Amino acid sequence: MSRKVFVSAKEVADRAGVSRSAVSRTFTPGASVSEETRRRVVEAAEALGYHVNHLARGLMRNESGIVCLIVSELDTPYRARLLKALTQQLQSVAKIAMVINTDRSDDSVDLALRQAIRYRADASIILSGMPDKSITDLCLKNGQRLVLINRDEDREGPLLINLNDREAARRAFIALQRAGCQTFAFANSAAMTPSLMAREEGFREAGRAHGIEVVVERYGPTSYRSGAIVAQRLLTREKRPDAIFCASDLLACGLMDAARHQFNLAVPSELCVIGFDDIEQASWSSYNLTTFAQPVERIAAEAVAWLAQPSQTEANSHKLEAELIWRGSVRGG
Amino acid sequence: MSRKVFVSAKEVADRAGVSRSAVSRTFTPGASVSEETRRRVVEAAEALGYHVNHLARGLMRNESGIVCLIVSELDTPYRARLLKALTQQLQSVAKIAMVINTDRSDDSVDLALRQAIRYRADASIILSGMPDKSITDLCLKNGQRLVLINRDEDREGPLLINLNDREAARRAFIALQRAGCQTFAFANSAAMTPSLMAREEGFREAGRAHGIEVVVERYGPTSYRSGAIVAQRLLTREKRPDAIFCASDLLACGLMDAARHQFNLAVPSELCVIGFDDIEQASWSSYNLTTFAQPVERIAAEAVAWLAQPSQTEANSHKLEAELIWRGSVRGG
DNA sequence: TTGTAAGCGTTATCAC
DNA sequence: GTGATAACGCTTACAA
Repeated sequence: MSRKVFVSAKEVADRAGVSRSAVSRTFTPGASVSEETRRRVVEAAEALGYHVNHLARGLMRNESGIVCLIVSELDTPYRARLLKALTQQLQSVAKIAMVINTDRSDDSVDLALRQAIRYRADASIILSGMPDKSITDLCLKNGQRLVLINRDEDREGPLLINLNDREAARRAFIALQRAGCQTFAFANSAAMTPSLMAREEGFREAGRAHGIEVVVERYGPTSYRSGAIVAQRLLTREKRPDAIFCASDLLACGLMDAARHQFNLAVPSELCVIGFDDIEQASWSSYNLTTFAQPVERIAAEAVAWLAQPSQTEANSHKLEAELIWRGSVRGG
Repeated sequence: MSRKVFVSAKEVADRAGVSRSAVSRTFTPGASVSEETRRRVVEAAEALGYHVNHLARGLMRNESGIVCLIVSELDTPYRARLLKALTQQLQSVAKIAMVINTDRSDDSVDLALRQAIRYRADASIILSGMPDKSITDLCLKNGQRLVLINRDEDREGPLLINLNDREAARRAFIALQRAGCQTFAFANSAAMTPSLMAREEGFREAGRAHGIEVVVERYGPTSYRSGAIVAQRLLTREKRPDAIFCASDLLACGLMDAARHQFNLAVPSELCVIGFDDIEQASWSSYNLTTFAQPVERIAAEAVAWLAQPSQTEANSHKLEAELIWRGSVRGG
C-alpha cells in the first residue's frame, strides 16, 4: 500500500528548527509565540504541506468540531434548503457537518446517533424521525448536544426548535374563509410527523371554532404524487371542497396539478389552495402558491448559535413563527 | 464545564476483567477473540454505553472512514439527489459523509479540500467547482483519493466521472428535428461549467452538421429564473425558435413557464422543449418535460466503489450515458 | 487466545 | 516565549 502518511508537526518542527510544541502553538489561535518563530513555522508548514490533524486535536481537546446532521429524504426541497443553511452556518463557526441519511424508522435514527457518538460529534441535529430516549440520554450524558427541529417532543436536555404550526393553520383557515370559500378540506400525507399533525389539528380546530366541518384526507409519503392522489379523493366527493389547506407545498403542487389537469378546475376561482414550507417551486408561475414560509435561515441560526456557545446553557424550546406568503392560489389576496 | 468525557476502552476492560486489547479486538472485525471474552466485553460495553472512538481509531489506522463531499448549491434538485445517493451509498460501505458547502469560486473549493485534509478524509468527492492543481496534488500525495463528477478535466490521479454530454446533445437535436422543428435554440446559464458547455457545443455541432444555425442564449446562474429570462430573449427574436434545448431542467421549467404564461405559447404544439437532469419536477404534469436523465445512482455507485476498494487502482475516466426520457414537451414522442 | 508495550499526532502542563 | 513530558483512546506487533 503506497498510502503515504500525512506530514506531522514533528517534521515541521525539525525543518523549522524549533520544538513541536512551538508548531502546535503556532496553529492554536490564542497561544503565545514570537513573531520570528511563527514565521519560520508557517514557512516550513507551507513548504511541507502540513495541516493540523483534527482527529488528533479532537482527541486531545475532547472536542471534534464535528456536528452530525441526521436527516431523511434530503433530496426534498425543504430538507435540502435546511441542510444547506445548516452546513453553511456551521462552517461559519468553524464546525463541520457530517450528514447521515436515515429512512423513516426510528431505529435508523438510533443507528445514526451511535455513529455520531463514535466520531465524538460535538452535537447532533435531528431533522427527521425520533430517536429512542435511551440513546438521546446517552448522547447528553456524554456531553453531546442535541437539537431537534420540528420534532415537537417535550423532552429535557435537547434544544427544541418548532414552528407555531397550529397558529399558522388557524390563519390559513381565516384566509380561506375571507376568500369566500365554503367547503374546507385538509390534505395530508400519512407520515404523521408531529408538525404535520399539528397543522392538521390546528386547521380542524379553526373549523370547529367556526362551526365548520373540515374533511381530512391522508395518503402516503409527503410528496407530489401523494398530493395528486389526495386531490383525486377530495375532488370526487359529492360535496367538492373549494378550499384546501395542504400540509406541505409538495402535496399542494401535486394537488393543484391534479385539480387543473384532471378535473379542469381553475385556481383560485374554483379552488383555493394554501401550502406550507415555501419551497422554491411554490413561487414558480405554474403554481404561484400562497403558502407559509419556514424561516429556514432562522432555524439554522438558532441551532448553530446554541451549539456553538462554549458553556451549555439551559436548553429551552424555541417556537418560531411561519410567515404567510401571499401569492395567487387564494382569491383576493 | 460539565462536559463529562465519553467512556473509554479501559473502563470496559476493567469492568469485564480483561485487558484493553481484548476490548479493542472485540470491536475489530477480523480479530481473534474467544467467545467467552467477547461476551463479557460486549456486556460490559453495553452496560457502560461504550462506543469505539473513531477519532482515535482513525489516528492509528491512518484511515478515518470520512469522505468529504464538496458541493455548491446543494439545495438544487439535481445536486440534492446526487448528495442523497452518495451519502446513502457511502453509509452502506461503512464510510461517513462530511459535507462542505462552497460557493462557485475555485478558491472556496481549495478551502474545502484543506478541511478534508485536516480531518484526514479517506477521499473527497467534488461535485462543483474546480480546485487548484497544487491542492489536488497535495491530496493525492497524502493518499487521499479524489473523485470529480461532471468536471471533465483531463487530470492524472483523480477518478473522473462524466456524462456523454455531447452525444446527448446530438440526440436532442435529432429528436427535435424529427418533431418537425425549424428554428433551433440552446438555453444556457452563464455558469460555463464543463458539462454545461459540452451540451451547448454538442448541440451547435449537431446543428452545423445539418446546416442549421443554432441560436445560443446564456444568462445568470443555472436556475428557474434564468430560464425565464432566457425565454424572454429567445422568444422575442424576429425568427422565434420552435425548438429549445435547455442545459438543465431548472432552466427548462423557467423557460416553459415563461413561454406559456407570458407568450401564450403551447408546448409542444408551438414550441418543443428538451431539458437535462431529469429532476423530479420534470415529471410533474405542469411540465411533463422530455429530458435526459442523469444516472445519479450509477454515478454514486461508481464513485463509492472506487474509493472503497482497499488498494488504489489506476484511476481512469468513466463516461456514462444519459438516458433520454420521453415525455410530452416534444411533438410525436 | 491473551496481555504487555509501543506508537499514532495532537494539546496541556510545567519548568526554564 | 520555549522545550520536555505526559496525557488522549485507540491499534498492533510481539511474546507468553
